[in-house]
Amino acid sequence: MYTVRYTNAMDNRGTILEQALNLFSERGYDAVGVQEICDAAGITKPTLYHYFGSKRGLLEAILEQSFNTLKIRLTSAADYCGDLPLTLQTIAETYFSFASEFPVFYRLQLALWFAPQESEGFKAVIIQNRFQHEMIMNVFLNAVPQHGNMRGRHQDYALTFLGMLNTYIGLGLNGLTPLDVELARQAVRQFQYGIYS
Amino acid sequence: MYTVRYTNAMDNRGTILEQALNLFSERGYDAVGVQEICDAAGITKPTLYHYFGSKRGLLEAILEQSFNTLKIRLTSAADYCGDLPLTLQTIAETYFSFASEFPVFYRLQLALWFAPQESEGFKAVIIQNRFQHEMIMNVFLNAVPQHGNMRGRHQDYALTFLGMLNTYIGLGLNGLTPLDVELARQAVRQFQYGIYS
DNA sequence: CAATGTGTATACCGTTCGGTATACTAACGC
DNA sequence: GCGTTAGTATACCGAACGGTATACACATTG
Repeated sequence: MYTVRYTNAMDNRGTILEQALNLFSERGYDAVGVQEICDAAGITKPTLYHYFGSKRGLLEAILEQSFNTLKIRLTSAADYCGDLPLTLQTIAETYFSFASEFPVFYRLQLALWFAPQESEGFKAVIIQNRFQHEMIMNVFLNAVPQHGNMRGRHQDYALTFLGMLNTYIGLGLNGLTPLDVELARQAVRQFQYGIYS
Repeated sequence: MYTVRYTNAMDNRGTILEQALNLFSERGYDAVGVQEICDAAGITKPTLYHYFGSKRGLLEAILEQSFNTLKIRLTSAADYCGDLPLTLQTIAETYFSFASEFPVFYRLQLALWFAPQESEGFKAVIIQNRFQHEMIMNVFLNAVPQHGNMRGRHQDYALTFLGMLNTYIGLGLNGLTPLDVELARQAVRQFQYGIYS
């Protein structure tokens, strides 16, 4: 009796996170009610509010958890080693494998990223998303000495590079293309011609 | 009295469309209530339901109206003349100028396009969006005789081309870059290197 | 001048919204 | 054992949700 009870209790927080992520990703943050999440997780509202305080807090917990994984992987991938093509390739592969591994989360993240700027979802995701821009922007900034013609445009490059990766990931998540190393190579090659020409 | 009354009546439908577009674009379809739209338009709910039948019907009317403009412009822009670079350039310019002219609508359209596949918004926009893919896909299909190495990949090209345009438009709508002819030229150039290499 | 049909408002429907006050259960530290 | 604390459920809050039944105002048509 003791162990069963305890195990269930420990799982509740995780179960809520998991079910909420599924529902938000499938139908959207605003369209999913708190009660529905509770039903899916097999708990009641006070339990949810005990752990997350609010619906917004629950969304932020979901984002924080999954983005941490991405953050860790990106930090080592975006470590500029003096070879820009290699670094971009590594970053692209990191994104593709992450999106393949957590497709439900990545779908949610993409939806929130393009959501209206005044929406709850956008405001929650932009905080977690800033580090991606800064990280990629630094890659281009550090590459300026080798590629002088990029000076002053590192921000544009970071944004379009990330935008292109997300375009491919969007296609991949809809089953239109496999998010493999070969696709990463192709994407990076396409991007670089735009830069260097 | 007669004319005033009549003019107001004629305007109500348009006012509802206009205010709903603004609200949906700013805060998202699900986050905006029908009552709020009515308040903004200065009418009451029965009036709205008289014209559009449902909240979903209102959204579809908004999309239909604005997409028609895009459809007309794209039809002439995507008329393949045997010169692929030129056609792509024309399409890019058409998209950029349309997005510049109707930024509020384009923001909504982008948000709905990336919304969860089971959401009301996505289902409403995908109907209107299909023609864009087909139109651009046909451009690549018609260009196959001149560019044999593209055979069998026209669908991928259409999707990534449109994805790239939307990436740039997203940046433009946030004021990070002007959506002018020069940017269109740069985007098309970057895209083609990926194709031809 | 009646009949009609369009457009609009008042008032309301049942349901669900996000969120909470209260109390009970059970494991933990003393 | 005994208080404390975390976790959970019952039951409920006021507000807002999408949508509608009814009635009325009015220009149009016979």
